[in-house]
Amino acid sequence: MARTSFQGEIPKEQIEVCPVTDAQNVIAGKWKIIILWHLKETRRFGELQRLVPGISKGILTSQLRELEKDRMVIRKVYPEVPPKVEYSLTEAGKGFMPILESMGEWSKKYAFNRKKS
Amino acid sequence: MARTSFQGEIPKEQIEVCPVTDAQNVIAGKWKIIILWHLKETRRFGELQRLVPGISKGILTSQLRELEKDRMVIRKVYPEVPPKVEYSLTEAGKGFMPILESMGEWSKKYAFNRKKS
DNA sequence: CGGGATCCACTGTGATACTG
DNA sequence: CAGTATCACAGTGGATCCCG
Repeated sequence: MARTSFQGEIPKEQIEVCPVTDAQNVIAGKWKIIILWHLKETRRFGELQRLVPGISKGILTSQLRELEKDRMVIRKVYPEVPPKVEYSLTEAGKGFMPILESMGEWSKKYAFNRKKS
Repeated sequence: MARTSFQGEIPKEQIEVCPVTDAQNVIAGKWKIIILWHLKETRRFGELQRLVPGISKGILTSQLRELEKDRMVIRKVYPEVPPKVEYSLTEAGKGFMPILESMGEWSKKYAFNRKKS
């Protein structure tokens, strides 16, 4: 192996690995970026469920777990009865907010209001 | 139906509809943002296939079709033999590039190099 | 209240073979 | 070269029920 050249090869672009792959990974998931958007403020679990229309508890839980695993959100449990759990952004999560805002601006600008048909 | 108020309701946040939904729709798809990234320059079909490691022709085609439908990319066919097809960004697609660059910066900054486990 | 566990349906993805 | 068609499969998402 360790070929360094062959016909039809793309010389340098291949090396410039696409840097958005990590982000792609983090936001993969139907609700991830919507959840992150609402987490610009600290939210309780039930709040999130109401804020994200159409999501079920199970899915919300799993998406939050994944975001936690990806170090985007922090889960804080208050040992009370009834339980109270608050979700907030990590530094990485906060660092992602400008991207979400840009996406919002972009959506408005180009008026993408079409369904997946 | 047509309820307008009930207990536990969230009063105003519900109205502030999350504006990233449209973008979510457009970038939904495992390869979409990676493809868009590489389309910062006009590319031919085969080029894209080489630039995006691991994607198959069929999937690349379908993702490009969807991006076309979402008016993110332009498909230009040169009536030659052998066929030559070039893909480039629309205005909306170009407007999306800053977001991709931000995502690249973000990835670098927070060093998300973890697999999906 | 905020989950976890399970089961199921669907959609997206991936591989392969064929075409103009 | 740049597709299209078909099929198989895996992962995701969604509903329901149970739990601390």
